[in-house]
Order: sequence, then structure tokens, then C-alpha cells
Amino acid sequence: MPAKTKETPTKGEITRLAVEDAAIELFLEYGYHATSMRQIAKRAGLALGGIYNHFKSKDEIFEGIIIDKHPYRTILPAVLEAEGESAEDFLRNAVKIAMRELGEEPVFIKLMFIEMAEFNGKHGSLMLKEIAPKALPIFEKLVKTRKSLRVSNPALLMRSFFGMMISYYITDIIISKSVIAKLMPKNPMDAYVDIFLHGIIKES
Amino acid sequence: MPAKTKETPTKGEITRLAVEDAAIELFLEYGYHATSMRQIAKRAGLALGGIYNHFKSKDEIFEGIIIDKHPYRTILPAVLEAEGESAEDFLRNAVKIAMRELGEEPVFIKLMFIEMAEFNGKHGSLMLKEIAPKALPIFEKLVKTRKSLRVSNPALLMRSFFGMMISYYITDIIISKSVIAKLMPKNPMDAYVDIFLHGIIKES
DNA sequence: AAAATAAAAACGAACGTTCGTTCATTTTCA
DNA sequence: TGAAAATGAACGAACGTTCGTTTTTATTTT
Repeated sequence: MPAKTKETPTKGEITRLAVEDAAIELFLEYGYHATSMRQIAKRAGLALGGIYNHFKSKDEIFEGIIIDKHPYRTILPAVLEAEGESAEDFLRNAVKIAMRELGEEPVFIKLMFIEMAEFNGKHGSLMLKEIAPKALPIFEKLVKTRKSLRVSNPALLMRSFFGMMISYYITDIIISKSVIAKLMPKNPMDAYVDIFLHGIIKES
Repeated sequence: MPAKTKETPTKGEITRLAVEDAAIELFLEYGYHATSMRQIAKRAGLALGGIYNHFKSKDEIFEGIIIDKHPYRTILPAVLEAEGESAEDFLRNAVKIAMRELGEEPVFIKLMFIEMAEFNGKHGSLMLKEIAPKALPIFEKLVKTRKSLRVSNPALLMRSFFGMMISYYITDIIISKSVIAKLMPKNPMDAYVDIFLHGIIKES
């Protein structure tokens, strides 16, 4: 019999996950403070008091969520395995992988809004401290080894890369229900990445 | 005697502004739902009930704020007056003007977070509908007349432009208290705009 | 200019509701 | 058979809003 690596989840673990899933849905829809413990309990399918067998407080639910849904869990490791001959290939692949992991609805991006809007960035440093140390070396290596890069500052390159990703999803949310969305190219993300790589100005 | 263009503000107008100013500060710090009417009243320097002589509800305060602080009020008109021989000059100037109007602390950007996080984009369409119709023609003209542009889709160009601005402020907020901020170039916005204009890849 | 007056503004107690959390108890699970 | 999990009533606190009243302001009339 192998050492117990992954037993069948216990009842408590199932409930705990159900609470987190319910809370995510509600937080994304109404925000953190406008979501009540009663709503969470109802959607998770248990009584109000039952939540407190798995979480000490409402805050702890949110913290549990941002830990479980944190990009360093799945997205970052996947992105770090991106490959490519040139810097351009590498970054294109990295974006593709990140998008695949983020999925259609970028839960983490929206959680970031909530965190910034309702917690004033209280958990922000935690979020960043997990990502930056892992990602920065990649961009440092990129700058050093790929001569095809115009940008020589790794931190700036990293900021620009993540900024591009974030701004894509934000503008997507903002324009998704407007006529502007219909004016976008077929693959807006490809076009977006292309601008990041080559800029908007035609080289003379 | 000139037609009455701007009389001295009445008492009510002064109080109304004081309430909005107090509310902005608190909303930016704690978010909308975590800010109470009592906090707003206290900071504005009047009694709880007094607020309701100027606003019908808490929601109406927020709406009053996003109308007063809306970019189409001051930022957009200023940006639309940007000039420049080439598209690059024009866009560089536009960014400079936008930054000057946004100021050090981009209140509108943070209000946008609150709106997205706590109102699920309820006012979003209003925000966009005011900006897009006014800004899009500028980018259309830009694409048509400036042959130096790689990007031919005006809507994409506009989205990319605003996305770049937004992502600059977001990443600034995120990294401002981390070591990454110290790794940035002297003028990060200039470097950021440069990437937007020319991309990160060196043309062969 | 002073007095009168009606509207606007300010006040703070009070209302009904909802909030997050606790608790004693019962049920389910290992 | 003990521990873990689930229950829902209960608690005190805080919420947005209302209300009757008083004070201040702005305008009109002396």
C-alpha cells in the first residue's frame, strides 16, 4: 500500500470547498462586503452556523480563496515552462499558456479588483511577493540571452508583460457589452500581444 | 452687468461638495460598502441626517462622484486637444496630457475598481458610452492620416491606448510598496509609453 | 437698513433591518 | 463511542433611512 498521498476527500474538505466555491461566485457578483454569510451558506447548501466549523470568519474565507486561486498555484508554474527559440516566440507562448490557465473568466483578475477596492491592497503584497521573485529571474534571463529585445530592464519588462495581460482582461470586461467589442479583430488577444511585441509605430 | 455665469456658491452647494469630497476619501480607502453614512457625515462635518438634504441615498452620493470625477469632464477634452506632427508625437503628447489631468493619485482609476468590484459594472456602460464615441473618431483619423502606424484597427488602437494607461496605474499601485518599484527606470511612464509605441522586440 | 418670513439646511434620536458571530444541541461520520 | 459536522435560534452591534424639530440662510417687505 502506497504512502497516503491523496486520500478520498473527507466530508469536511468537501464542505470547505463548497463554501469557497459559493463565496467566489457571490464575491464576483456582489463584491465582498455586499455578500452575507447567509448568502454563502445558502448557496453552499448548509446552515449558517455550519460555515464556522470550517472557517473562523468571513475574512478567512476570502483569504482561503485567494490562496487557492492564486496564480502562483497553477498559472505561474505553467507559464514558467514556456519555450521558444526567440524572445518573441517565448513570450507569445507564455501568453498563450497564461490565457489557457486563466480561462474564459479570469477569476483571479476580478479577485484582484475586489482586493484593491475593498481591502485597499491589504493582501496585495502577499500576492506580489509570491509572484515577483519567481517571475523576475525569467525576465532577467530573457534580457540577458535574447539579443532581439529592445527593453533591457527586466523589471520593466515584467511589469509591462503582466500589465498587458491585466489590461487585456480589464478592457475586455469594460467593452464586452458595448459596440466597441464588435469592432475588435477576430483574435483580439493576438492583436494585443502583437502590439506589446512590436508596438503601434511602423519602423521606418 | 454680465449674465450670471458663476454666482458665489450657496451654502447647500458647499455642503454637497464637502460630502462628496469626504465620501471619495472614504470610498478610496475602505470601498463603498464598508464606508458608512456616519463616517461620511463625520468627515464632512455635519450630522447624519443632514446628508439627506443633499442626497437621496448613499448610492446617489457615489453616482454624483463618478459624474463629477468622470474623465469626460476634464481629461478627455484636454487629451483631444493633443497635437503632434507624427502619430508618435501625437500619442506621446496625449499620454502626457492625460497624466497631468489624472494627477498623482488617479481617483478615477480607483473609482473604476470600486465600480467593477462592488457594483459589478452597473455604471460601466455609462462610463464607456461617454468616452468611446468622443475618442474613437480621433483614433479613426489617426489611422487614416498617419501612415506611420502599424495598427490599422482604430478600436483596437483605442483599446490598447487606454489599456496601456490603465495598466500603468494598476501596476503602479500593486508594486509601489515593493522592491520591484526600485528596479524601475527613472521615468517609468516614458518607458511604458515607449513600449506601447515601439514594442519590446528589436526590429531586425 | 431693519424687520419679517418662508425656504433651506442641520440636527440627532429613533426605527426596522441586517450583519457577523456564538452557542447549546443534535446528527453524522470515522 | 468519541470527534467532526450540521443546525438554527439568539446576541449585540451597526447599518441606511426617516422624522419632528430647531437653526440658519436668503429673499421680500417695511
